[in-house]
Amino acid sequence: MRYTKDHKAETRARILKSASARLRDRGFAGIGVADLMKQVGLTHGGFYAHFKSRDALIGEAFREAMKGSSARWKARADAAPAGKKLAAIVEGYLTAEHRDHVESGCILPALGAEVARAGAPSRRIFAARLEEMIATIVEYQSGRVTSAARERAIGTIATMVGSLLLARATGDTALSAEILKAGRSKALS
Amino acid sequence: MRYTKDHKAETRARILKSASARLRDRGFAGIGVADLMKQVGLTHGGFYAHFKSRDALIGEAFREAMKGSSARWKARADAAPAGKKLAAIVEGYLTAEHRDHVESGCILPALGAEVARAGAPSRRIFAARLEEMIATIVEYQSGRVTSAARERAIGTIATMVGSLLLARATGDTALSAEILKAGRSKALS
DNA sequence: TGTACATCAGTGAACGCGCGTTCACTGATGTAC
DNA sequence: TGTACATCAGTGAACGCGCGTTCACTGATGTAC
Repeated sequence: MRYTKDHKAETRARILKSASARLRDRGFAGIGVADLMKQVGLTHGGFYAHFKSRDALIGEAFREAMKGSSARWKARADAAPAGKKLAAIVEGYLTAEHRDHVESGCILPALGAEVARAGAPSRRIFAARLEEMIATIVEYQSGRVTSAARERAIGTIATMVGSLLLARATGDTALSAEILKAGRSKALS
Repeated sequence: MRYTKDHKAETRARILKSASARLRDRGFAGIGVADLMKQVGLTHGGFYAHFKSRDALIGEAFREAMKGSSARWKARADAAPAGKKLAAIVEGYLTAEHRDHVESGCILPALGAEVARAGAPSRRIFAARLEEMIATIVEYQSGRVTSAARERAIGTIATMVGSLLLARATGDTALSAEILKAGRSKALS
């Protein structure tokens, strides 16, 4: 069959989007070519018309998954009244909803440990996105922009990421809920 | 050859220890039977005299890797003077040394994301160890043991774990050092 | 003390399965005439 | 307007490699006599 002008680009985008979700959900080892194509409604052979190899896909999916994290934070902060912007970010992050939806959530707790094992290129992409997030927190934090403010922002992010990681590892339990609560309080302290 | 009485048990322990290190270093997918046996100085066929399957080994290695984390914290705290016990734990944890040695370090940041994907048994083991750590922090924290103390302890651990995770993902860089520093400060705040 | 046998941790070839990758083919539609 | 051809996203069989697992075998030493 012949397709509309940018049909191929759309298929490629669908594969990437699916891979980006799967990456967070199951990690680097959890992405299989046949499995992924099936999820998109295609057969595995067609994959190579879109990507050079599984590795190339993973690289792009990783970059794709890295997008938008700080954009989401900004959106939440902008919707909140002055003085409650940082709280809006933290409280939007440390929820049961976010804990239970790794596939559409923040990539830091989902893939941080694997990035540590990955090569320098992945680590640089990770670091660049983290810098964006730091800048976002610094912006919405109360107080002047000083080096102490940057340090505080990094501490806040570390607390958010650690809390979500632990809450996810403990599943949907009372302890998990405690962790989210403690994390919200600690992140904003 | 015939061996000493508990030679087999010793070999088994060596396999387990090696697997426990590899687990933290490379994750669940990073453990291969042949690879692991080679590291221990044996050939892959002998593996099944010690473990029923690769999965069984992973289960035991995970339990093994979970051991001793809170014991290390207690040792550090006991060696520190009164009033500096919590600081000793936090400052011993958030170091470049710990960041660069995943294989012998804390399992929380190394495997948290994978535990979240694992089954209920692994999550329960994880939760049990985390409870031990919380109890340890509560014990060495200043102030009375109240529910607020527990919440503070959880926040401290989340900050420690998140900081180490981010510091590892950013490798040996200036940002990584900043994260460790910010984490120490935030954890103790 | 010496000899034959039993034991059993470890060896390494072989097997089968899953998965990434290749490739000849399909078939619907746009284009040339 | 109708017909023949070109295009190309997607198909699915096939291949090869890595890895978990099995199994017949080895060979050093303890034990029985």
